[in-house]
Amino acid sequence: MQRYNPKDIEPRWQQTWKEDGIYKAVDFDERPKFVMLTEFPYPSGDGLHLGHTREYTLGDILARFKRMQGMNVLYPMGYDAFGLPTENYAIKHKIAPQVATDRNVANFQKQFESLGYSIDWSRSFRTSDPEYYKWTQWLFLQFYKAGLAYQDETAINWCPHCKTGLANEEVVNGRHERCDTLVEKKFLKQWLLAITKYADTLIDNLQDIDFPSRIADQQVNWIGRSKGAEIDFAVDGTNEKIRVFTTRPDTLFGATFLVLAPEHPLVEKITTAEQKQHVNTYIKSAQSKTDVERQDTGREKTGVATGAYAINPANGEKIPVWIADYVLTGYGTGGIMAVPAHDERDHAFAEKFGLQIRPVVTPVFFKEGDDIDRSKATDRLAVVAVTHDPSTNKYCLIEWNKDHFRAGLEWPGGGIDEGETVEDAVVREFMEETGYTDVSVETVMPAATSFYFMNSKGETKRNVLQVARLKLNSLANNGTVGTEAYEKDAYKVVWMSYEELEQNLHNMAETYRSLTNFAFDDANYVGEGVMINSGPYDGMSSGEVREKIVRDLSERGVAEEKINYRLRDWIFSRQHYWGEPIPIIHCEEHGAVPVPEDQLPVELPPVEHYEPTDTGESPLAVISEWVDTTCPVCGKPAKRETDTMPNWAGSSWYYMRYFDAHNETAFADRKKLEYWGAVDLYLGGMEHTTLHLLYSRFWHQFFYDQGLVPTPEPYKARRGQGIILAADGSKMSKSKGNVVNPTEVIESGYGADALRLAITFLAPYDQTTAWSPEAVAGTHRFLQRIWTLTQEYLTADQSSADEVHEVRRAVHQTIKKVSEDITNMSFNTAIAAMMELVNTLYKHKAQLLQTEAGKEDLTVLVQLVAPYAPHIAEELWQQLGKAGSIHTSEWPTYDQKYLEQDIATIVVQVNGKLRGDITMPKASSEEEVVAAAKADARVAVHLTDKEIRKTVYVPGRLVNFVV
RNA sequence: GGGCGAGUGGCGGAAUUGGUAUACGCGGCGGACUUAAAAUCCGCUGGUCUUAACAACCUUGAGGGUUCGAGUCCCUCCUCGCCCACCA
Repeated sequence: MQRYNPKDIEPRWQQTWKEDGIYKAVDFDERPKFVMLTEFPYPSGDGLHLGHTREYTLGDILARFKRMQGMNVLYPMGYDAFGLPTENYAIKHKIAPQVATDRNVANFQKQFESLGYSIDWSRSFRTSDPEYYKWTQWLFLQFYKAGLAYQDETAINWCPHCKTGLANEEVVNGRHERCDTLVEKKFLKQWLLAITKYADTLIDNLQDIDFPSRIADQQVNWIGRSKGAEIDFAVDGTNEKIRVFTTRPDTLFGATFLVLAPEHPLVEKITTAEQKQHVNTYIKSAQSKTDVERQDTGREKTGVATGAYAINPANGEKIPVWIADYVLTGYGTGGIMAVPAHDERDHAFAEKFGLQIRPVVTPVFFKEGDDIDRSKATDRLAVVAVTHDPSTNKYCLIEWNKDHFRAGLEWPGGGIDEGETVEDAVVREFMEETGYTDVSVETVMPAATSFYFMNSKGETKRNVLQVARLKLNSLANNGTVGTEAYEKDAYKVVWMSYEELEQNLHNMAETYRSLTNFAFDDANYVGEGVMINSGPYDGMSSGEVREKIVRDLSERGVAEEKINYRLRDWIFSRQHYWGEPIPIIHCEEHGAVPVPEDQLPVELPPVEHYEPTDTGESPLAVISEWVDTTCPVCGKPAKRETDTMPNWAGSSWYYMRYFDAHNETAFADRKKLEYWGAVDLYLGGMEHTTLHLLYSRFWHQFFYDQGLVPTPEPYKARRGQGIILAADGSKMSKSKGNVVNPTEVIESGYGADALRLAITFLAPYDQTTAWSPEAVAGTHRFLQRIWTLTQEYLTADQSSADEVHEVRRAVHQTIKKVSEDITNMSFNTAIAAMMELVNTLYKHKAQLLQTEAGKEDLTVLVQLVAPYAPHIAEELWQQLGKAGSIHTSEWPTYDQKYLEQDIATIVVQVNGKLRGDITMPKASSEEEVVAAAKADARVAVHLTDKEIRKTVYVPGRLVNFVV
């Protein structure tokens, strides 16, 4: 018998598939189309790694599955070939990046083929092909013509190691994400793309596309849309105005000072003579700091007063103007109104510099689900005592008896009597309820509306609680525990440490829980609530005031509504060789002039040296024969733009090129764009969520507005695969030497099919998981079992025409399970189901080998395996005498009649505990089942001498006796 | 600090969405085949628990709750991972 040998099978079929072109996608075909897109690789010198293998295998499984389901599948692949690593490699080894790329792509290509992917290679390209980047340049010019690509001299992120400017998205924790070098600030004239113009669409469109909430949330957070207002503060004694942005205009009465960024243009004008020197020193030190230093959240606040004062437009108050580096120049107006009572950063700043803190919002704890009509409520003023005993570090609470209607833990407290102060009331109530007489009030916290209730007279009341923190001075106690009748012997006084209190929070009514959290929260209150200290707005809700105060101020012309974004425009210039030249010519007379379309592409000239410069000038700048050109408008001498585009440019539209990869007159034919439409499923890495995925959506949305593409979004659905870690759970990296090379796994004898299965079986596709070398041995064994079984079948004599019933049923169950699982992308459980089927086949092997029907069972099994292990499936398909390729065969369907069983196993429980199971015909009535359940010996033991109180019957599933 | 997610055997992970917890695989143990090993095939494998069987009890990060019944729902808490982080 021939043994399973992937080394023999796999290359043979790869060759045949290539020759037969069975994976070619057909333009305008009548079958429904399906575009299965995976992120194309960067062709590095390291070749494909396991992460790639996971991504492309998952894509291939889906592509093959859809194809067998009768769809016109496009599963394309290309190379994202421009970028720094290739340039660095070229510099180091003194070879042209074009040559290095050729070499790397050839290596990738070999690896791709060895994995047996059903890719339509006729549509492949590299982003560094002039025929491709001609259209990247053309698309850039569309941005330029629409005013969305512009130049600006601005402080940019500069990587001193890579010697290039970076986008915000490429800076992680103040370091360049690729080389981990600390990023510096540098002022350079830059090209930018106005992605902020699409901030709203980028958020709003997320509703119409199928992105996992994790990815959608991340994009929304990254864009960071916040609604607020800009408010003008007049500078006292001048005509200047300071405009600030705030999301909390409702707290305006609590704004006790202003803070400007050190770079704010008004700083110089308003600083008083006395403060000038301090201010200048501070500005200098702020500028010398790196972003990391400046943005360290744990750092203590620094700043200096300008000596100037501004007028709070709400109350006319004169408040000081400070500068501090915690205010950023790039966001909002570069100045803020500080509300130390309701903002953590402002609070820290005010504490440090002794500035006024004025609370204006007090929290409200509603008891949800209350059906009391709140409009009729009158206030009952009350106090709550949070009392601390410093000698034991415990807090005093009262615990109501379990049978009392107020059962549970509460803080002592009660109503404020007429004419009584809060302080007097809280001390009195505490004494009356606990007997302790020697306490003093430490602080009274802002009023808190706690809950609504109906009192004994039937009146609706709103309990307005004020929390006071008390200190116990001594254990002096007069023995009083409660003064009212319903309190007598109904509760006891308990002392708890904070830890014990936390453990017992669940014993508190919800409003008391909220109140407790509030009382112990040292941070200032940043939530919603009711206004105090706010003149005409007192008593209104903060949400209401937020809108009203802006309306009121805008009538006076000193405020307007405003939306701000965390997202900044995309810095699009790179001072490097290996990228798309920005197709612009600079003319002294006509400024920046687009290169005429018929002169595209602007090709990269061959150069001797690729080294970037320290000056921020591209290495292209020294190639005078390339740089010197003529102005397309006037024909006078002019110079080419020497910056190139970032790595993200080519990948921002590549998916469309697959629809029409070789078009010379357009980036893609309109009809083909319409036929293939949006990508049906886009699979890729989570790390691209705020980079590539956001950039390409932005490009596509712009093209849609320009009428260049037929859909508003590029991708109908996105899924992200998880990372594969080394076997010990650490990240795979070259420096650690723990990188697993897929080619080595294949060539070690396991083959591509076993590798594909192993990587898919390991864990759910979107989960980060550690690689396990033993997993391939397991899946190889599984394939071997299928192989051996088929060989045994083919050499046995089939004397019986009957089917083996258990086998047939298992086959159809597995068709159902595998089809559903692939659709739900639950690939690992689909494989488990196929393994179970193989186990079942082995169990019935003796019979199976003798039946004619066994051939069909095996054929179906092989078809189910085909998307995962295409080579062995194709080989066995042929051996079983089937015509054509298995990969263009029709996906099997299940027959319900095989799934329905006329007997069912019913679980019997007594008091919810499993006591036995019975097998009953499906048609049995409830009475029959219950009777049989009672009769079961194991169950009966637990029913003797017991009274059956209740019987729960779930048809076809279980019986539960409650005794 | 904020957002999102997760915690189940020795390990990777299942569990029809409230109904037999631990499917499937790895690893381990035992057996068959073999001169022997590998490979293959068959069986066992959550804990108390140990030669075996039976039985009982316990078990899905911890504690509480709802329910006839909770890995799944609710409350409180712990731990870990990812992303963002002085964005007003």
